[in-house]
Amino acid sequence: MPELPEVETIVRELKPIITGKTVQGISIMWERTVDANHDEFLEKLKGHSITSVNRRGKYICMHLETGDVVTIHLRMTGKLLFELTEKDKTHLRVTFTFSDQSNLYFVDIRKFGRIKLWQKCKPLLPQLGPEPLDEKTIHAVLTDTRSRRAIKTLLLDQHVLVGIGNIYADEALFLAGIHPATPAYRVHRAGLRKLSKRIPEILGKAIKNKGTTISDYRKTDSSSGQNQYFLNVYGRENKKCRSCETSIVRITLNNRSSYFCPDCQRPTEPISSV
DNA sequence: CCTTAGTCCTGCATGC
DNA sequence: TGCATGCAGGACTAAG
Repeated sequence: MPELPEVETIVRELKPIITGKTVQGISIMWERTVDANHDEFLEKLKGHSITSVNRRGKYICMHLETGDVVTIHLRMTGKLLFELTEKDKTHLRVTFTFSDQSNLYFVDIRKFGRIKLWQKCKPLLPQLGPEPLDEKTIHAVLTDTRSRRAIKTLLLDQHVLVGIGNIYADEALFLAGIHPATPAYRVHRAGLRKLSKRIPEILGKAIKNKGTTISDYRKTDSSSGQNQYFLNVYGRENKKCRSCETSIVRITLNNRSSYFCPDCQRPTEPISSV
């Protein structure tokens, strides 16, 4: 599933190719993918050029010359491709055609991905928390949020911090030595510091590796990322911890899998009453 | 404030 | 082999 590093990789590839292009037409094969009135969507895009492309959390943002913005969220299986294979054609949901006759394809097996239009005057993605790219920001957010919620739940909450999903949350907690179910307010100061430091490191490394391909994530040329070879815990149930050789365990937290090393990530001991 | 369950979907793994 | 079942999950919503 595309998280911040995967989306960032895609945006970096899109940027030099589609910036400056003019949208000539849009073909919608699966209606619900475009979360907007279709006529209005078409009208607001057609004939207008893309002035810039950037990322906000897990969203790809295409800015139009009009000031309107198109956001694309890939959810689990969404892909943006410049070329289609035969198999991709089955899952083609939306095609953007530019005035130079080039195409950008939105392919999405599970149909969870969404494309949305944000009018110039309205705030863009107002519900999102800050980007998790510097230690200070993360530390401030996590120390402010003296929550009893599990620390992993907080990391996944896009109102708290954006861009972190199941893979990088588990990886960050492993490197910080924190059990994923630890109530946030009980994570020790040293643990919070470590976590705040590790998150940008992990995300930066994953961007360098062009993202983690486990099943569906692909770059715009259909090739895979390389970060999956460097994961410590995610998807490694019953395999040996790379640090201590204990078997990695999978638990369910908030209805989703969490992988961790029971030896490197011990639960915080309850505050012993005197 | 918080958690849980349901929704959207398809491909793949599992079981008989 | 074939068919049924169930599971995975990001963001959102409703209910408790």
